Amino acid sequence: MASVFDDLNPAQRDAVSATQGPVLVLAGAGSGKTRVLTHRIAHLVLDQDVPAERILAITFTNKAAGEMRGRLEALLGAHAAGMWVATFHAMCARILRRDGERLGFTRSFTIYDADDSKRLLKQVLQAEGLDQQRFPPALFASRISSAKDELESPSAFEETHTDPAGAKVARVYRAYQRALLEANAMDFDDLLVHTYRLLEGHEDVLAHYQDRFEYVHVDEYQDTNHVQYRIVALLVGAHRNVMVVGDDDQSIYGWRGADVRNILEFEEDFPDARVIRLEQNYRSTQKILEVANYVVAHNEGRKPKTLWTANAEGESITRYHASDERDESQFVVAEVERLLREEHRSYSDFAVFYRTNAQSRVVENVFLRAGTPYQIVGSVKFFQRAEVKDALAYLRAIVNPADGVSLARIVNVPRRGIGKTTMSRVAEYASTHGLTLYEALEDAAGGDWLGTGPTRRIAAFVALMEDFRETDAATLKEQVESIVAGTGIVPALEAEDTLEARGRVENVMELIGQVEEFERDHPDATLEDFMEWASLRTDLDSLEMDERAVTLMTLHNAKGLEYPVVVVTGMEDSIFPHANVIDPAGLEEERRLCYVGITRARERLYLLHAAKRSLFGRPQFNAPSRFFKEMPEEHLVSKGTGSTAPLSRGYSRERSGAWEESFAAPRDEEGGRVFGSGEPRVAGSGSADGSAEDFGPGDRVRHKSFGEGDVVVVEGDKLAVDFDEGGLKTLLVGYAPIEKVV
DNA sequence: CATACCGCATACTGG
DNA sequence: ATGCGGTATG
Repeated sequence: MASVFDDLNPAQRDAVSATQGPVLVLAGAGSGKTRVLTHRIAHLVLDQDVPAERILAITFTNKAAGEMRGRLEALLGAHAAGMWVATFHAMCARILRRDGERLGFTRSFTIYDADDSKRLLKQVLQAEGLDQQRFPPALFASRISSAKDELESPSAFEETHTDPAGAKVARVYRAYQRALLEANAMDFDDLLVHTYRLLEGHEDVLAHYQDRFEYVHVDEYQDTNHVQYRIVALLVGAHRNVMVVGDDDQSIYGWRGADVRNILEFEEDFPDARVIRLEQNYRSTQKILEVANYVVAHNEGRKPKTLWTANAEGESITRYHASDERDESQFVVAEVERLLREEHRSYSDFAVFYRTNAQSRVVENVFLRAGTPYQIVGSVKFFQRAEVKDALAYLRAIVNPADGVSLARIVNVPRRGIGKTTMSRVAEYASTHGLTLYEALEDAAGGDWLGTGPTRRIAAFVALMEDFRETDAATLKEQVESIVAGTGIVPALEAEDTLEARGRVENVMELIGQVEEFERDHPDATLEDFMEWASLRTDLDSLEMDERAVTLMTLHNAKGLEYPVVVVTGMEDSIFPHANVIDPAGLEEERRLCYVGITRARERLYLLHAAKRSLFGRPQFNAPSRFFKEMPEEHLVSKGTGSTAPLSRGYSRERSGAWEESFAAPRDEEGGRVFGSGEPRVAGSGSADGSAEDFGPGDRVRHKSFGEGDVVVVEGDKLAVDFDEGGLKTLLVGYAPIEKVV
């Protein structure tokens, strides 16, 4: 009979069987920690008859939660029902939905994302009479956020920060919290802080959850911050059945308040804790692992450990010296296409990592021109796109009338003649009369303190909102559909009649699709449930293995993932490690980030750096990352411009890279190049001139990787094609490998 | 009240 | 390089 202990190594087995009391699992990269967590939970349910609803598992991302839930369902079937597997934020939102009234919030409270909270903060700064030039909102936002991470209330902050600047922050912090409460809203940090306050201040609520969650698991423990730690401590206070899993070498969120000490000091907090080390890596080749180990060994504040593997030695790591960022990306494209041919890999085997989101643009352009399919994770998140946020803001304002940020956002979207002048008078009226923004609008609609034009338009808007609230739609999808239709967002976009506007219409439609999908997965869900889900969702969560695309993302987003081939770009001093974090602690965190990036690779690893890189439009010349010096040289093979010349000099020859010259590829007018990829390209291969005139709306086209689709719009050399599978894409005529289907 | 344009800060990492 | 916010203009 199959057992949860099958196929586990001794250390993993120890961890799975240690179900009572505090347990710290130090799990190196790729050492099977998810396996340990899921098998331990299965062990609790199957062998120790613990009801699933008594088990809590907290993960770092929704994606990780989904994966764990999937694996648990596979192990437990119907026995998995009722278990809480969630991120900290999702768990807290759920707890606050139930009992947030104790803190003065209704069940319909809104969750503000960074953008929303910054808008509110700006309102607060203005109300406090602080000039935004002299007092940048971002500074206040970050100070307030850190205070919340540390569970420092406005009053506590006031006491500890008596200097003029600190006092100013305290004042804004207090006003900001009051504004949030008045708006019946919480920012991301508040989800944690308010949950802590709720549990800490209400014995019955705490007892309920302590009793319910008899076994608590925390994944990625090295990335928990103080407030998260305190929530866990409260939850496990009674029974102390807690397993935390983490790796101090992968702590990369110190800037967000994550405290490595949580993991380093777990043994002090729980002196009777069992400590189990998982040091066998099942993911990477020996060479990749050794490079990673060498780098991270340069950190001082770490638990000494060495990850080992029984895997093959593997290929050497390729270090590529690019002349500039464009050359860097072109090398990636060429290597992707080469390995596709020579090693029969698929696009989804590849991941390209970078330190900052800003670096993705060049990579994207080069991939687009080469026709190499890619997907970007995390740049502009779907639910943060302006048009999607507009639609969501309607839903929020409908559900939560106190939500002034959402209301202000949509009152004139689409344009309905309620502009800045009118709204500032309404806001003024609201604050002098102690009303919410919506109440002031209602007042204005029936009053005479505004001109007849604005009054009439506001009355129409208020009537529209009331209409929305009285919907009798049978399903969530119908409800959202009718609201979106009522707003007139879509016709306004269609009237713009541009490529971009069409994309936006697509996104609004996609939002309705998301509602439908959500409703299918959660049949009894309310509009509030959907919005909560949407607020807590990130781009990473929807990351599917697209068989036909290379994945592009930041190093931070890469945590927890793995790919057969990994490319780390921008390995230059001041980019990675980043210039803003060169103090010793910051440097150690950058080194851990480097470690995380390297250990994502299963078989092949590329480390790239460019001699010249443009920042803010100005060229910068950065030395190769200092992390190269910390790697075992015998595992690295150098290619590119700098590999034949000393690195410190001689970068004037921008175009003389050996690799570049091996490609006798044609060039376009702007100096970009078109690369051969084995199969002949239909367009852009030099012979086919591929001008935009060859295509028109309605044409049927075939793309090398996207398959067939219909041309929607032609605009200059850009082509919008609606592919049968994969949806709308923008392609560059002359570069994208497309041909007309007759 | 909407649109056009100009100047300026911005771009480190995220639930 | 680009997007946002402020201001001039219609």
